[in-house]
Amino acid sequence: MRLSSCGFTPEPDDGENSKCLNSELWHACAGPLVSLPALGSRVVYFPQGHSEQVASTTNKEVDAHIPNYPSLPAQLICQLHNVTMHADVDTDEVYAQMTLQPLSPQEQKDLCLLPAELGTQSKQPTNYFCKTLTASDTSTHGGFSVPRRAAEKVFPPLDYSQQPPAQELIARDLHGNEWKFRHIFRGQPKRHLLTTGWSVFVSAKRLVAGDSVIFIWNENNQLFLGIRRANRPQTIMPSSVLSSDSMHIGLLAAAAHAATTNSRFTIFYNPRACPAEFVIPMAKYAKTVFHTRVSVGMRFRMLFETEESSIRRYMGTITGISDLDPVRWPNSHWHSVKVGWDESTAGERQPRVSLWEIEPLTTFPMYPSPFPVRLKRPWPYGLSSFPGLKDGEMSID
Amino acid sequence: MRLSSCGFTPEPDDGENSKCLNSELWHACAGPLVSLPALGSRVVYFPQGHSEQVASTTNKEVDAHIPNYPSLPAQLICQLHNVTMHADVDTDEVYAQMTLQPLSPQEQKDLCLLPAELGTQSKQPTNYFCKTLTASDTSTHGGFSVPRRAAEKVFPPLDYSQQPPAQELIARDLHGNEWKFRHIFRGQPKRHLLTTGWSVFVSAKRLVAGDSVIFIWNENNQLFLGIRRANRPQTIMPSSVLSSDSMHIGLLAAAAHAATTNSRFTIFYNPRACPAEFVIPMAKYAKTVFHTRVSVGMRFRMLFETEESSIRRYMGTITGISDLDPVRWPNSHWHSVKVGWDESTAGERQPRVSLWEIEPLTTFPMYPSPFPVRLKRPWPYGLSSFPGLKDGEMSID
DNA sequence: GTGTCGGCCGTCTGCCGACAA
DNA sequence: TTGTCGGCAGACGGCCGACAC
Repeated sequence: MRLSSCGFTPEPDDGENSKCLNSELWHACAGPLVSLPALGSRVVYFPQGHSEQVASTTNKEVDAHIPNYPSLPAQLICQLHNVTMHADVDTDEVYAQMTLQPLSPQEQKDLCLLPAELGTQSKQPTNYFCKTLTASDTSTHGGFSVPRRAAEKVFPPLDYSQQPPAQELIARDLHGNEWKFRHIFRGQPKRHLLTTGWSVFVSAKRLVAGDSVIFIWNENNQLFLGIRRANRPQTIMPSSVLSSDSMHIGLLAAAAHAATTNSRFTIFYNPRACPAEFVIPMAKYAKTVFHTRVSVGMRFRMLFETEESSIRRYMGTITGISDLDPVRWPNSHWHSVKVGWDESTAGERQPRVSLWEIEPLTTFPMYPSPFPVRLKRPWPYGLSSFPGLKDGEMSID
Repeated sequence: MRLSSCGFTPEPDDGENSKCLNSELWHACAGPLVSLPALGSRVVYFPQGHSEQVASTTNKEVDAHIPNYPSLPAQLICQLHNVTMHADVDTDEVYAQMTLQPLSPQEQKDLCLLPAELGTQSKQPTNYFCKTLTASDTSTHGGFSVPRRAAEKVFPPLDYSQQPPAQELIARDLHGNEWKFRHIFRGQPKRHLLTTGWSVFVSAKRLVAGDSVIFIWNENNQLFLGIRRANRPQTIMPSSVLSSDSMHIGLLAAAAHAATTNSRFTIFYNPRACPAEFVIPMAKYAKTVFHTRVSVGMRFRMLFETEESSIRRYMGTITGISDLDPVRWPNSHWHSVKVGWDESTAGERQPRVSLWEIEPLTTFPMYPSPFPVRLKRPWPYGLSSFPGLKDGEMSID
């Protein structure tokens, strides 16, 4: 299994994997809700969330007999030294690598002097389409039926004076590989089809009905294509290398060691496999945790990705605020909000969310201030308590 | 990626992976030099060797900034509570899972009262053959040419009164899947061929010229087949899940935690990817480390696997005895012997070996005794020194 | 003894418009 | 507008002995 990678800051230690992959395409494959924190910015890292990612990819719960790491707080303020986008060469699965460095106590105090950093940088491309493959699309019997609006928006215009109108398309995938397709406009009624070259792509990527393909037409008139596989049943890899217990211990011990020595550590973030982002821009975290008051009974809405790769909002009500794991991770804001969902299909949505994931419908700014995102006092070392909130307000249940 | 597994002791926590895979086939795929320690026996676990396995599978050296684990000795005496054989469902790569429990100080003292345990149990099967696939074997143009002696030894006899003689073979792979082949004896000159069914197998397992197939005919008249892929270039998986640094830290921290609490931990051993076995039967370790005197200049021989999956011996001379990593792993017997090899192709063989891997051509038993494998004195706690050897003898270089 | 090839079918791939949802 | 199908032509899969090393 080799990797394609791209650094916002290509570093010499990237080794042979220094090909730069397309950021727009990566984000299109990652989904509309995924954004990476800005390079050099301050972020909050949640070991709990990281642990959940490993649990979901190894398909194994965290065992109780994993040692405690008292030196590792539930949230770790870090500087983001490096962010690189990657794709698994075998599966084309997208993921990001981040190098984090926990802030020293002095740096944490200096935080209040810094301007607010709002993370999101590269977003979903404009000229793109995403189609879920049908049985006919993936059958060896024929080609790929291109939705009309999609073809007209993202493919170069055809010469309709030809009979039939046709052209050759060349698209690059995440690894920079070129794929050639015959694009033809034919049939009765007329429709756009990809014929020659399509089946090679389908078999090479091992696509099946239900998977999706993404085509992007960027400003430089380049065509890109990516894939998103259906259902994440279990990609899994307990993998014959390391037990899932050791993996859990590994991520915790690595973060704990980095926290005590203020040294860098490296993590992987897999947006398609991960239940929730666990590296949050500092500004986003501070804004919701310190400047938004929530209480039981409050209504909120939250964004979700649809099967068609667009966004929709679900409504819910806050039913409690408490630690998810009071023993191992006391005073953590990770998934500290218990919620109920409005719709009957709500059983599929998680019963706990984090403050920065939701959008309360009524908010009471705690500090009436013209700089709502800026912190008003030095950051407390160790984050064992939170300014402006009494303990009682944090443990409602 | 799902897994097939087999426990010598099927445990309830095996979950859904309780299919039992064939031990003979596993060993045939693992190679003639691989043996697993006996269930329930005492073994010596080497974190260094485990670390090297992770390094070779992630294709990344151990970084210097990994924390030290003072509570983790270079060798850890454990009881082997569970050994299960597995195969990766995607690649058919074989590996073993072991559950180890470090011995308490008291148990280590009691070691001298126990009878010697010599590990090796299941060995290479007798009726089997292994053939490296040719271009013709893997081409879509034809079938599989079976070497004559191999066909006569491991396939059921054909009815040579038929014209041509032919039969249907059914063989099971490591996962228990059945594969059917038409076995026919035809051509001029006559030869054994597998025709119908062969190409399905080749494409399903993604075999290419240079890979090997193994057929086994066991005592119960069952046919099994396995595969061994060519060159291990880099299977690799830094893998979008956990950084290789975290993996290294994970295995060390897991072992350190188990050592301090005398609790169980789980490791994976991948014989095809691993440079050297890192879980050694206690008796084998004690025999070579405490009852064999080696010195610089001594001649020895060592077993290697050939490309045809048989064994050959290479000769060499001991050129030094010293710690491989005196800072991180002082007083370790792991790869403590520096050697030179006789043959000119010796550049490919490792410059360091462990005592239990080699066979000195002249040995001086340290304690003339009718029980050469049994320890003569209580085991020193922590293994920071070794009975009968002065420090000077351990640091020759 | 066995790796590769030319010859020869037969099946399946893959392009087409028809048709219906 | 687009998913699936029947029809059809050509490519490739796959079984055979010939031949050479």
